[in-house]
Amino acid sequence: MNLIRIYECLCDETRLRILHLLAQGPLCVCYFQDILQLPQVAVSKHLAYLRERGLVEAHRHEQWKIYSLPEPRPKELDWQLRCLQDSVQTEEVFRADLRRLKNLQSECCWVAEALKQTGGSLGNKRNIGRTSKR
Amino acid sequence: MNLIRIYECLCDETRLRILHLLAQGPLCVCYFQDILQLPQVAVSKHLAYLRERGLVEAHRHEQWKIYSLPEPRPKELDWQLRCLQDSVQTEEVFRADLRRLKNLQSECCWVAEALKQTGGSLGNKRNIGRTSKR
DNA sequence: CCAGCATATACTTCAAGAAGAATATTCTAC
DNA sequence: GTAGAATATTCTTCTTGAAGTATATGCTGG
Repeated sequence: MNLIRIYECLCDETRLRILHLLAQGPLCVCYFQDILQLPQVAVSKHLAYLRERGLVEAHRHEQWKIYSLPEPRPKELDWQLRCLQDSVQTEEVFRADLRRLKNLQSECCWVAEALKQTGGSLGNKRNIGRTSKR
Repeated sequence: MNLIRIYECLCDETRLRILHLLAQGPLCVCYFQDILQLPQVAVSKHLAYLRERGLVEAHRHEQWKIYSLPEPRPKELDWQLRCLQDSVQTEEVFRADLRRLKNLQSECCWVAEALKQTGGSLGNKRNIGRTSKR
């Protein structure tokens, strides 16, 4: 049954962290790398796992792949997000993720400003909006 | 983290069925065997799995082991029971379980009557309240 | 104490999935 | 079209757990 496939997604801390972040809004893969502080391959595989089971959606925006929660949200996912929200408030890993997300988002605002000035070219966003690991 | 241990419990249809049944009230192992229509060893192992992770409790009543949901119920479990309740209504496996549970419960009422007459001796309850598989 | 029922544990086999390394694909800018 | 960045896939190794078989434990009634 379908519900079990959902629960299989939730048995892994990395995937819980991903869903927790996506509950705040869409995010691109490289942001996940920075926030989760995990190697690219790990992030990519967990995202693929979630995608195959319909818990996240992806679309391309220029050279980036943006992941988000599916619309409309399956009700089972909705229950789980509520449970996560309720259970995870006190967990340091998840709080730290949110902190890193906020930091990147404030950087992003600055990026957004910069973009207006450069006429919308996102070409070097990767060098502004996030710390390159390589 | 603890939440993941809970989700690991929910990745298996048999365990979901067990929790779904326990949401209706406590039940002894042999009833699970009848309702789930699974071999004793399977039932016993899944119950042990749930017990180790704190999703069910067990106590002995005469020669039977009665399983129930923990009191007080952890809030994470509560969320999951609500989700189950909401998601599983239409699933035939779960509906069939409930039907078999009701049948056994009505037999049980009859057993209760019989017991009053025998002065409370439960010695042959197993031959009345459920169909012996052996 | 012994038989028999109710339940649990140990052991084996098999499949799924997590992590890491290497490599492939896709897009953009020049 | 070539380089380089962003992301995905493939392959290997290791661990967990599901199912089955056999066996053990614990309780009850004689």
